[in-house]
Amino acid sequence: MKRARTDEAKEDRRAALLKAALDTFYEHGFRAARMDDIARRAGVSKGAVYLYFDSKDALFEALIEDLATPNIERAEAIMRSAPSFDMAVTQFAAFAPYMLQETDLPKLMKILVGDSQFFPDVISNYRRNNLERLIGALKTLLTEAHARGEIDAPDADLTARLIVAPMAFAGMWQAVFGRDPEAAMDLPALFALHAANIRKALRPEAPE
Amino acid sequence: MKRARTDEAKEDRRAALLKAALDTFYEHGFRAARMDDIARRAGVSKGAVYLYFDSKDALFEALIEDLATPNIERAEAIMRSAPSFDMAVTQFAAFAPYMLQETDLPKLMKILVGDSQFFPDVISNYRRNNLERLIGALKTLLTEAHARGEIDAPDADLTARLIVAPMAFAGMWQAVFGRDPEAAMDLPALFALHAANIRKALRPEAPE
Amino acid sequence: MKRARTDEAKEDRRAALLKAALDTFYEHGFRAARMDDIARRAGVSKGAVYLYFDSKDALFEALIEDLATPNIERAEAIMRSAPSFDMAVTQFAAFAPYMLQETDLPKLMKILVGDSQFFPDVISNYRRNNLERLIGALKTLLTEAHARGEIDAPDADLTARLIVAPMAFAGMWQAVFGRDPEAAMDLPALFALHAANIRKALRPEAPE
Amino acid sequence: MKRARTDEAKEDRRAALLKAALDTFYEHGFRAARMDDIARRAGVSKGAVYLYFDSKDALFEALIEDLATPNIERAEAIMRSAPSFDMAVTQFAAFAPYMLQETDLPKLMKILVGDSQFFPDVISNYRRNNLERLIGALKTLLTEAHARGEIDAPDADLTARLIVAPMAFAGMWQAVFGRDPEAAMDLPALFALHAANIRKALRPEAPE
DNA sequence: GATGAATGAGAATTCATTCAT
DNA sequence: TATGAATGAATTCTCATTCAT
Repeated sequence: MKRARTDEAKEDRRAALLKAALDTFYEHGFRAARMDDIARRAGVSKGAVYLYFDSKDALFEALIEDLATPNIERAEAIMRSAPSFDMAVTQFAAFAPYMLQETDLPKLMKILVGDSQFFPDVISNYRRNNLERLIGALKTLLTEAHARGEIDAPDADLTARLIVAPMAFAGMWQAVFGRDPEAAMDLPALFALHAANIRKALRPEAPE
Repeated sequence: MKRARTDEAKEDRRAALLKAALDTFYEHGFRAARMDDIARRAGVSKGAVYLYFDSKDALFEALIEDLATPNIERAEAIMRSAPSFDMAVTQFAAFAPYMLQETDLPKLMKILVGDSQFFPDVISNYRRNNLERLIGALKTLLTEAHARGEIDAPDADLTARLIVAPMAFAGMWQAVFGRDPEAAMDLPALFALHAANIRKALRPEAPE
Repeated sequence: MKRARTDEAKEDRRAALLKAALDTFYEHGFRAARMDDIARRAGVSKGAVYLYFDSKDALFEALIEDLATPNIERAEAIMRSAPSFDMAVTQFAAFAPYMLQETDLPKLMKILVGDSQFFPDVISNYRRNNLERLIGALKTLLTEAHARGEIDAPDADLTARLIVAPMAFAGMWQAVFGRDPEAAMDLPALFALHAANIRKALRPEAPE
Repeated sequence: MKRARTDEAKEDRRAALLKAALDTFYEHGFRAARMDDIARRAGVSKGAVYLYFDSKDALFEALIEDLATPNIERAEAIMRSAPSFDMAVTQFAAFAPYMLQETDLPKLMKILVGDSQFFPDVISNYRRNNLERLIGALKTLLTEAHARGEIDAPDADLTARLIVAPMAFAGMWQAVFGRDPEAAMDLPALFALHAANIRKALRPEAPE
């Protein structure tokens, strides 16, 4: 393999290793994943992996770290920029299928669930810095819309979780059954229906 | 260890091994789980496990087989026996927290997700014989209620999945973050709200 | 299994175990042979084997002990009773195929060769008490015939071994390739030819 | 252990492993031989063996493969190059003790006999490609000499086997009793006598 | 920096032997 | 006596990690 002398080349190789690790962990699980496979998939020798990561554990931790941040920031931006609750819900319904089908999110979800036991701290951080932050942003949105009388959602926390739930459901479904064409789901339709349901369920009752 | 000479004593031991396997697979994942630990947890020697199961794989498969059936039958019974759609939703909202907190369902879910790659057939069967069957039963309920004009749910399949989604969400959450008290969720409240949302979202629009 | 209360019943069971052991050791070798298989083949429970033999080793030793003696005595009798060297050779040529085809001798040979390393004493005894005794008897026969001028065999020891060699050859062949019909040999013809060769080779040269 | 980086160094290590395997299988038999012992005897670690051979079985098969070919070719060359039947027999008588005392042939013979049950195909191939080929070469020699009137050997096949028999006998004797000095045989004398016997036995009878 | 050969701890599985019934 | 469930030592093979080249 050519030597990665420049910083940029090093960064590329690091990224290739993380992508290879993601796919390998997804396909085999953390324990069954072989460093050798990850190395080969990244087009690098076994020994070279250790030039970039101290250990298999460190590789896993770096992987989660790396994948976590971008998504959450995008989601927060959507919620902050939406002019109304309805618009936010609409955008969420459009964004969710994309996330589940075009990004590595389902793979990440499966890895987090399947291998969480090895890295309690990583998992705990992920929950706090990503899931709770996402739910928190949703809660803010709900609370403000409720205050404006736009929706009727007295319990913002639980409501936020119910809004998010289909993403968890569809993501896991994708991750676990995704290879089986028989199990395919129409995600855009699912989330469009979900958005409609949410809007209707949160619609303030017209006063008599 | 005392010897299990009667069929009943053998059945008890088999059950103890399955319970030990469930807990060990849940805590460590299939690959990292040591047969020795499973044996010790069930109070028998390493070798004894092999008197009851041919291999670690066979133990896993027996475990899924064993845990799968009872739940689904209970759920189907609930749906069939409910006099109205509203009642069914109410019962579901009461049943879900129990399932998630008092049974091994979340552990099973985590194992299925985390170790699905090792047993594609087992996972595929589980989807067909359990998840799709549960969704199917819900669809029937929805279709009939829709026909009666009780609800407005033109797409029964996706609606069923949206009804089920919070169970997947809460189950995985429980399984992955359950040990962390900070992450606790009020499941009865969550499902009560979910039931209310569902009822409102599916309520037929009053004709003009 | 019925209990073997009488001495005769015990002896029968012991013999059944030895026969089962012979076949199992022959088929799998000492190390790979499972006590369970031997027991089952003898129609006895695993534990019962230990009522008759202290250990797998003891079973092996008893087996060799048991099978050794009868054959050698028969062979010695033949040689002692033959009126002439020619007759002895003729009888040997007739006896050898029978031994190789109708008795367990080839199985015994294979076991001795294949598992000799585990029991150096057993093997050493077998050589002394059986092989060397057989060769010794042949030597006596040769020496006496030579003294009578019936044959010309100055080196009785080596001659005896050369006479015996085809039995070793055919026995091992049988034991190793016997299952393969393609490898079959016409043993009666082989030994008839051997006898003829021996007679001709040992015929005293006519003095000029 | 120093690392074998060149192809040559790797070939050397492979050969060292095969030699270690031969000795270990000879001493303990296939089943009782420990991979660890083979590795240690070759001066490498347990894991290193698996860099050269996929499994214990593969190591065994490679061993037989490796040892089979050279001997047979040498023997065939001898028979083809001999100017007369008598010369061929003389050379055979000189060659046999060397093969039995200076090469690994007896060890190979013991392994083939003792562990034949594990590898029926290997054993079957060995018979066809080595033993039958050797016997075939001898048959050709006998048939041609018979046709020339040099010898009287109407049944070339059986005669060939009788010529070869003492090698089998002495080889097994060597392999099984070789460690015991008390059991030593004078192989050069044995084969010299055998050659003399063969020549005399096959000498055409003078016409009346 | 990069490689891949070597290491050795670790885990599944087998089976002789024991012993409660 | 007879059984067969239970034990645990032993053995094969894997793979993260190291380090000579």
